[in-house]
Amino acid sequence: MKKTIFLYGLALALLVLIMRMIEYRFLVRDLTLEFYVGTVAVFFTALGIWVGLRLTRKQVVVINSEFHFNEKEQSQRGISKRELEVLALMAQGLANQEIADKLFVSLNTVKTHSSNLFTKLEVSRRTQAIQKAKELSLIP
Amino acid sequence: MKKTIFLYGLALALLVLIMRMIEYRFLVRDLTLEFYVGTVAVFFTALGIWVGLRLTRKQVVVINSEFHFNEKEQSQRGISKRELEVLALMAQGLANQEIADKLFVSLNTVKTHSSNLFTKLEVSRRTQAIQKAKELSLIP
DNA sequence: TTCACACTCATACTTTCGGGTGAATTGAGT
DNA sequence: ACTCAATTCACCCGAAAGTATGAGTGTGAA
Repeated sequence: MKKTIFLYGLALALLVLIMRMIEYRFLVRDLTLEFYVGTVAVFFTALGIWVGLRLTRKQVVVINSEFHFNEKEQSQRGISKRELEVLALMAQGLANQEIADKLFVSLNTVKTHSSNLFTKLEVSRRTQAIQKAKELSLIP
Repeated sequence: MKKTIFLYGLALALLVLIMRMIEYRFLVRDLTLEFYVGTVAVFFTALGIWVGLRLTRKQVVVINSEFHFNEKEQSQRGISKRELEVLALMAQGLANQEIADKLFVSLNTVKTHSSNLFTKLEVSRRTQAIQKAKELSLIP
């Protein structure tokens, strides 16, 4: 946002310069007032559109891809960090053994985590866990 | 989009009117050229921002809510309707037995469908199938 | 220090999944 | 009538997933 304001100010400064140049030509070459104003109008319309896009781009990003982790659900259900890691990998379609390899723990450990996770999420299968976790914003 | 163009044209017409009025005042009350140009600049900046917002708003809506079923993928991979039904229920976190009950078929049938589905989706686990199906827009 | 808790792992057992094979039925198109 | 794809179901087997229980370790708080 600060960048936007800065760039906007810069554009304004630039405009003053251009204005002076046009004004000079206006006096010398006798261009019409309409042409002068038209140029300014086009320039500022473009500038405005650019600013408008800048302003909304962030919103677009926010709505589409940004993920807000739901800490309340995590603490209320007493879900630990390790369990969340298992959950995330689970959501990527990995098998328990693959998760175990990625986390450098044994298969049994992953089973324990996932089992506790299911209890805390009140589900009984990994597919349901993934669904519920998404609903609760525990994973993107 | 047509509306936007129309409104833009209307705004331009309005601008011409305003320009004439300002020009009149300019001649009569002896306003400076800078003030004149500044007004036009502000006006068009606002207009540009407005247009910019208009242009992006639609994108946001489209990206967020609409789901377009991908018929090409379905036919190219030779996925049948029944298999899609199984897939949909699978994505809801249901077990094979539960899917069998919902579709009034035997567990073995569901197994056959899901097995064929995995082959067609080039995956080996149901969690991966759900993921891939979403990527391919076969399910929302 | 003691206590709680997260993390780790193991063993044993049950259930669910997934692969492979084969087969009967049906409906649509040739 | 014949073919072909879709759908249905069965049986077997091994792998993966999930449940239950117990237990060792480390960390941070009381």
